[in-house]
Amino acid sequence: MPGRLPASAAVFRPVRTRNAFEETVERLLQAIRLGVAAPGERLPAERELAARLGVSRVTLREAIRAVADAGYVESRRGRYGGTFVAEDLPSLPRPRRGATPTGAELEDVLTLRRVLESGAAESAAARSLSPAERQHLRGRLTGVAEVPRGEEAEYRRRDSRLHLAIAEVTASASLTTAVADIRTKVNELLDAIPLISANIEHSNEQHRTIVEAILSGDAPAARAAMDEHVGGTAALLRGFL
Amino acid sequence: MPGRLPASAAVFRPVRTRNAFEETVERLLQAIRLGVAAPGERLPAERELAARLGVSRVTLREAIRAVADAGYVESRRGRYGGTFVAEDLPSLPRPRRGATPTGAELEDVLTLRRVLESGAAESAAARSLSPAERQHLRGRLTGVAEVPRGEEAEYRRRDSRLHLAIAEVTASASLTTAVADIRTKVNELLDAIPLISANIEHSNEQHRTIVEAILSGDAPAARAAMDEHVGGTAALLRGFL
DNA sequence: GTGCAATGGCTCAGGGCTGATCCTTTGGAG
DNA sequence: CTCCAAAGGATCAGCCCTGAGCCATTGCAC
Repeated sequence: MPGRLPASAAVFRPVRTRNAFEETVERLLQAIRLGVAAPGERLPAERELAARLGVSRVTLREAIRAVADAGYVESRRGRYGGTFVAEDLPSLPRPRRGATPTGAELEDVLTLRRVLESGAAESAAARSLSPAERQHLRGRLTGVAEVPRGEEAEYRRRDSRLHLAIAEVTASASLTTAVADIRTKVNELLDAIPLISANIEHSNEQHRTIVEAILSGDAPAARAAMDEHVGGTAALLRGFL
Repeated sequence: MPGRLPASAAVFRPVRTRNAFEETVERLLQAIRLGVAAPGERLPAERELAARLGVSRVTLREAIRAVADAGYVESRRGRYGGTFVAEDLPSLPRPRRGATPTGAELEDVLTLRRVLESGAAESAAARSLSPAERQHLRGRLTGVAEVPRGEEAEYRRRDSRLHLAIAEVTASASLTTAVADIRTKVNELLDAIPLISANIEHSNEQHRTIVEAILSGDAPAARAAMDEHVGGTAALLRGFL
């Protein structure tokens, strides 16, 4: 019978985890934390954003209000107005929501993360990229490398943005979505541990290797490089949690 | 600005695609089509299922009603009653909803599918499986192999169930969920093309290779075998669509 | 300077969904 | 035979959310 097996849990999982308001808040924060909306940038206009998110303008506005109250965005009225990401983002007002994740939860995230990100790197390398795509990748790579020391939050955003860019150049929208989601979860885990500058330099080295492999169309190398990269993060997280 | 880039589309994608009723119907059908709920089996009681799906009993009942009207399930009252999957399932009353998918949509699904399923096979092989898990895998493998000729729908369900079992033994709930979802999409594509018996035998061969690699803990071999397997399906689909 | 288009701010009727409660049916336990 | 627990069947008040509309503000184009 379809009792409590994992497959049953997967199919009969909740249809709606949060309500529309909460989901919308999460999305806005996700956009900011993944660097998809960078500090100072303008979000799409409310009417458009509401349509894209599939929620009513009322609900979106409530969510924006909440995110604005927390200091992440700021709204300006009038033509050429809009909702802008704050230049100085709040520094992790995350009060360790819930206890540290259980070992199983951690492994769950890390497993999916490895599958998705290594798969994305391989898939990206297997395609023949357009000049625009190649430039996009290179741009994100230098973007991460250029972050000055101490700017940990900015580093994390650009790091996320590079990983997202790799998923983007696979040309698979659903893979990109999946990577964005798992990346959000990984970031939440990373926020709980200190960021060591030696790790950053090592990461940048690995980023370069990964992007080079993708750009040269070497799929196995891209996978291997990404595997090593996410393996490092996994070891770090397992150590601290 | 966060304009129309893929990453932006991923983060600002709709929060709620369908309404609760439609989502619930989809889940019930997914359970049946993936073989998670086999013909003749009883679904969880309404009160429990509603809780698991995170919808009200009213909504769940409406969904069950719809699925029952379509001939997929049957409800019986009284103690030891319940909602049972029909012994004889309707044969694809799917009237080609929408035109055939565009090339990009097809590639999107196939890309994510390859990433997830090959990654799952590799992850499964990399773990040390418990006796119960090993038996589970073997059972699903023989289950597919035993389907008599002509029972195409049953074959597809058991095939799905095997692929799901591989995801299950990775012990990653979110990977299992992701595989279940992509498998549902793949099945929809497969329903549009004829099932050739030569392909079935070839598939069974590949299934055996995959499971053997997983059981012997050979992660690279498991990935390679799954890669080849999903590659075959991909070629088939590209040819027909 | 004036007009105006684009944007955020606000309100309200109504539909969808929930959560609670009670009813009805059924078949095994005693 | 009777009881009753477990399951489906049904109803209703009320909240969440939508969709539509209108208002207020702003700064460029002319």
